[in-house]
Amino acid sequence: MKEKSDMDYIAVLKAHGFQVTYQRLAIYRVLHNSTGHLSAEEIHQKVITRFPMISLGTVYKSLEKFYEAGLVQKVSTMTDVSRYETRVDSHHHLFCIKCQAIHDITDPIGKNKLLLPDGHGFEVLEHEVIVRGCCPKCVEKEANS
Amino acid sequence: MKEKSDMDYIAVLKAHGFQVTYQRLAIYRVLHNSTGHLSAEEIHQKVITRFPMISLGTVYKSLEKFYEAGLVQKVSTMTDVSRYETRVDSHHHLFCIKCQAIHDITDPIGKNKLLLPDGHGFEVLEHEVIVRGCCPKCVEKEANS
DNA sequence: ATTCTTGCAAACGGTTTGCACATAC
DNA sequence: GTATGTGCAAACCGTTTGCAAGAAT
Repeated sequence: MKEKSDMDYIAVLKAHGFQVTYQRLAIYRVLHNSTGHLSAEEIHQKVITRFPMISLGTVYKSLEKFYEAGLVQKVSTMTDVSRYETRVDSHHHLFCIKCQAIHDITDPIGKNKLLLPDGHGFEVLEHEVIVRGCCPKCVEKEANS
Repeated sequence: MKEKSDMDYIAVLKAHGFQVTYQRLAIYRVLHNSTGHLSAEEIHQKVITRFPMISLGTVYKSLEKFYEAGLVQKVSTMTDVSRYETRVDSHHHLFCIKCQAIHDITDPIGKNKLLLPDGHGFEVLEHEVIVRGCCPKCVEKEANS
């Protein structure tokens, strides 16, 4: 993934109606340059290596704003804290119950069509398939022990 | 649903290797006689109407034990607290983002077969489809406003 | 100039933990 | 008698909130 310039990030933030601050720029940059799923704490750790004065509170506030605006996706692990990623297209997640890793499922699940039984009267806005199990690494570790 | 006797609950608890206490009996009874998805707090509220001396801490400890033993299912809503239900067969959930109601999806989704793309090397233990949207009541309310 | 954002720290709330006492087996 | 469970309260920890100072527009 080619690293974008600040100009690009500024454009994105402005396009979403945000006031542009260097804090948000830094947070969004970190998030955008990470392929993984970062917690607020982790994002803060990465951000302060370049801007030591940014507070954790600001990270939380920014993430919540980004999330509301649909700029980032928020993933719940149930056993862990909220994690964020910049992918906002519909996709699903694999949780490793051993190492807690989260993997995206990029490819469609069941043609990526949710086949909801009729008669619920439920207006579906979004759906997420959460798969719990063991990632390849942990399966291998298990085998060697 | 016909209410079971304490005898039945005792048998279940023993079958799962639990020491039988009136606290656990009360907690499991409440859980089993509720069709909905109750939080620890709600369970405690119901339990103390009959046994005022049972503490919230005990409810948490018992629920966690039940969960570990596979006696109850734990459901994460991401925006809310953990909720529990006695259904432990594989099924999915509809979350209403308006009234926070949780509905079970009893009928199969896509034949209840998870069609995972190959090549992940991920050993699937369980999966859950979380659907967020509006329940029929809230859709109707929306229409009348 | 005004509105929005930051930093700081305190508060919050669900959950967990430690420990002395009580109960199940 | 021994292991396990309970009650209580404090601790925990991720997250939110209030507010005064600062920055963006």
